[in-house]
Amino acid sequence: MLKIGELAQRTGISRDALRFYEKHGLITPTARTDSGYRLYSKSDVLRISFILSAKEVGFTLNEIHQLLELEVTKDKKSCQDVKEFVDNKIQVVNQRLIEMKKIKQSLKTLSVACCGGDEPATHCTILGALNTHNR
Amino acid sequence: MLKIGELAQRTGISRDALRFYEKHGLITPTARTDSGYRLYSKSDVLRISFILSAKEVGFTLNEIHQLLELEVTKDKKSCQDVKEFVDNKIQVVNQRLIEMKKIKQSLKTLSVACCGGDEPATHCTILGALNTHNR
DNA sequence: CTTGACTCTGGTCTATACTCCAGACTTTAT
DNA sequence: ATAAAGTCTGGAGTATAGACCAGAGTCAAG
Repeated sequence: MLKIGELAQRTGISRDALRFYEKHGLITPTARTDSGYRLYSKSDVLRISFILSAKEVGFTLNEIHQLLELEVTKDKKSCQDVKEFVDNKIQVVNQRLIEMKKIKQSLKTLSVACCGGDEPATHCTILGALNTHNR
Repeated sequence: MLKIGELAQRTGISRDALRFYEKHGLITPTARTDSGYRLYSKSDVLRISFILSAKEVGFTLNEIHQLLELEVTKDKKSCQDVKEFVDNKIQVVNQRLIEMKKIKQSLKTLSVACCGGDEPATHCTILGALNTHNR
């Protein structure tokens, strides 16, 4: 079991942020010491790393909260609702993937073609590079 | 030339946001009417759509500002600096792409395998789905 | 058994990215 | 010609995601 400072170090996230996530229902320490110190287990570490991934991907803490809450217990919860929510998120992710690839391509054009080469000057701004690939 | 309301409609972004972007140097209307109304041209529309893409990808307005300012004029500006900045952004985008694909896969697992199938219940949370693919 | 490092709660403060007025002027439609 | 709709500037307000601080308790080492 890790204390909050140790977890902070392992995950690269501040103590304050961890407490902030807790306050907003994203994590709960597996246990507490008698004196009230938070104690985190391995699964808490996993949870944190999911949160970090999801943040990187552009989900808000609120959305991440919803994702973590999802539990398809098949029988009791309306599976259709969950599916709808998740499929919607997949759409969002797909859209972001597309945008991301476009911008990456533009950045590459900017990096490769404009430095030292004898490319026309029109490629040498982000917008120029972007346009080049849009046509 | 478009007035701000028309541009707002075409880009799906609010008037206020447009003025906000202007205040922060991300766009400048191509012209103004005698009475001071902003007038936007086609290239302004392109610029906006770049801003939207970049936002979607997770860049802050500040970073987007920097990207838009980039102009590799070869001779006069230190090309190396620009290249460094851009290559750094490419790294960031690549990392996000990886995270995004992981999460997408988890979401798909959740969507497909957990609804109606007879998958074991361990797949039926985001964390379960994620773990499945991490192993 | 004290000192320094760590943790607790609770509260204030900050940056980002807007949104929402207010009061005044302009344009458009009837 | 007038009303409705749109625009202007400037400023206040809001949501998100924390950072930072105070005062008090806790733990580990010498």
